[in-house]
Amino acid sequence: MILPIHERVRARMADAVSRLYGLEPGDPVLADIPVELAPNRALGDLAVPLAFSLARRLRKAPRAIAQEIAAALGDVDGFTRIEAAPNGYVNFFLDRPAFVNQWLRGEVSPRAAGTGKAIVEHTAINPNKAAHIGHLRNAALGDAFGRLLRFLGRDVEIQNYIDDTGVQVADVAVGFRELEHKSLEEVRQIAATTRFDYYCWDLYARVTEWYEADKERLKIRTAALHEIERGTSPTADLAHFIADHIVRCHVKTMARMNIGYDLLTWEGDILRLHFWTHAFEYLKQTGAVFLQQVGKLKGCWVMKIEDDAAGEGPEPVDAEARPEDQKEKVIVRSDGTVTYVGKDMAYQLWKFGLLGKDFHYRIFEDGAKPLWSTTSEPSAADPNPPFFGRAAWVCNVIDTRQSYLQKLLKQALAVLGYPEQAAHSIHYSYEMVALSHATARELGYDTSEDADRPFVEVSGRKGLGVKADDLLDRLRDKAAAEVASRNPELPAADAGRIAEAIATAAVRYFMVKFSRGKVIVFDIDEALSFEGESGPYLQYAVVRANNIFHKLKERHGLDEAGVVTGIAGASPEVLTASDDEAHDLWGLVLEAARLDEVVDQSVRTLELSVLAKYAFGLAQSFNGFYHKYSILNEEREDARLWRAAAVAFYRQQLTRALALMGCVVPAKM
RNA sequence: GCGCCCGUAGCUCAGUUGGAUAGAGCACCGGCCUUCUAAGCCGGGGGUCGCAGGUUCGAAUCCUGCCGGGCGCGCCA
Repeated sequence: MILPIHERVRARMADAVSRLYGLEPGDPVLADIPVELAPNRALGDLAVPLAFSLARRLRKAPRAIAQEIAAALGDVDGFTRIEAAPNGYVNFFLDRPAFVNQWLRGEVSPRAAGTGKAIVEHTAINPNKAAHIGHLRNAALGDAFGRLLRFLGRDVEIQNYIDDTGVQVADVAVGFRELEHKSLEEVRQIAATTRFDYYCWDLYARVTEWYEADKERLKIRTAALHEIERGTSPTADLAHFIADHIVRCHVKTMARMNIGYDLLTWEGDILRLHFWTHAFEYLKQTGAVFLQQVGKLKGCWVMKIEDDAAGEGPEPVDAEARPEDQKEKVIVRSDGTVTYVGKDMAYQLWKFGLLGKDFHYRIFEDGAKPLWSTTSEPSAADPNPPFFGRAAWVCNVIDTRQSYLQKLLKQALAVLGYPEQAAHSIHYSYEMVALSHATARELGYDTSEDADRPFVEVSGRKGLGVKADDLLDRLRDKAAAEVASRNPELPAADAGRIAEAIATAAVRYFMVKFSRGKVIVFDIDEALSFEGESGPYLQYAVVRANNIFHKLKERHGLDEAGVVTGIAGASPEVLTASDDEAHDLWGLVLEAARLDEVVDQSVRTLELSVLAKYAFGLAQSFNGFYHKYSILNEEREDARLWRAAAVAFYRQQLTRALALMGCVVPAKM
């Protein structure tokens, strides 16, 4: 097997530079040698700006250094030419035919596998109403990130946390009881005969109004919450049913998006199995949490919050620091109940295998790959669950508003004596999804109170937002109409499946094409568009390539394997000449080869838009090529073979890139 | 007040270990379907990279200060 091309360049550069200038193996200059794509093919393929970082140290012009390096490198296997550019870059020209051959024969080795299991937690929707577009951003990011980690060879476990004992579920239970006077049996009937998640969406909005109309009613909420925590009452049973059924709705919605989980973790199980009690003892022993004796928080168990600058050097001593400046976070309230942060700490400890306790497990939904769920009692039906938890690395996908709490989580681990786990607790944060004014109005909401703001915030409480399934339905219907008009002979069932795949790709690409730190101002018309930089554009670019191979087989009896053997005997002139045709052909190959490097960068920076933009650029490269160079009608056989080889490689790579974003390529469009 | 994020074309955004000429989509204008699917392609106009300093061979990118906007800082979750 051959190392990816970037790795080969790095290794040879490090070797040459060490010999030339007597650098030690651990020298920082050699640590991570930057390898860029040269700006155009005339200058080269890969470019290394290493001479610049050496220039100061060696007190020598970059150009001279680059020339010395180029000379010292000599001939490098896989490259036809290495030269020093006048400005100081060392430019590498790849052996094009050899490169294409190696890739298509699968001789390029995958990246090195990471070590230890990674847990990615995402989705975590309150189980009291339908999923909305904000949740789709979370799930699309989390799912894709998990796929990227697996692509890099890591062992990955996907978890979805279910807050089944919180106020939100309690509110809907109260709604059924107080507003609708429904028994559990009647609620079951509603669930069996309606879109239950939609029904609860509206009911939840009504309950919120009902509370607001008379604040005294909030006492009912508190009482319901306590009943649910204790777990034995008609209201608790009702809440349990609601949460379970809504989660099943969410799982269905996410399945439409090609999103699945390995494990559902229920907050109720964390409570019933006394994870918190266990973690609490631990926190008390280490002194991380202590009982506040004085002041406003007297009677609460609190954790000291480090100031932001802390972590480096001694605590800054501020002579004027007053007691109220020292922040303390309440972990256990004076009435003895634990806060959200406390429960999260116990959960995080469990994820790392540090709690010393485990859940019991049952199968929540059987299938090709069963979906497991935590449970409080050993399950006789599902006696052999896989090993869950005990990860080396934990990634929590939660929006940026929870940054503060996620920081506390990290801090708690450090204070407990687990600095490594603290360092491996990653908060994958992202900005929220809001609605454009036009879309909010289209949905019939009064946006006057947001009139002076650039967008309208999604609010589950007010029932304000776009439901995930509504969006997917609209996209699917629109895609179905388009597919039907282009392929009138296609059976309706096939067209339906294709339309669903297009709808999914449209949403998923939309959710990852923006960088994490950007608020997505969701506009229904923009999201519904299938033109330009969109998921369907990418799918179409692969469908076209696939069609070429279908027809290549029909007309020339040539399949992909035939192309691979064909180029071995074909003249490489069409690829190696220094004309536009060769550069265009080679440009497509080189761009397609970047996928591994791009995935690596996406994971390093937690930035999936890098992958999205790359995939789009690759599709653009192909579309340009497609219009300029015919394959089926090319009369020169050598040219036909090399073009087909380039397209074979491209479609393989773009198909992979799409799969990483959870998008499948339809048979037709 | 403190912390985090954002500010790049008319609009929405890429540009992420500092690198070669700042890019894309939408919108607008002009071309391209008897041709491997026009969900496409080609061309055009459009930029004080918020402002001011600094660091250096080189800054949209790093540092400092300011301006404008968003979010967070609860005995809520």
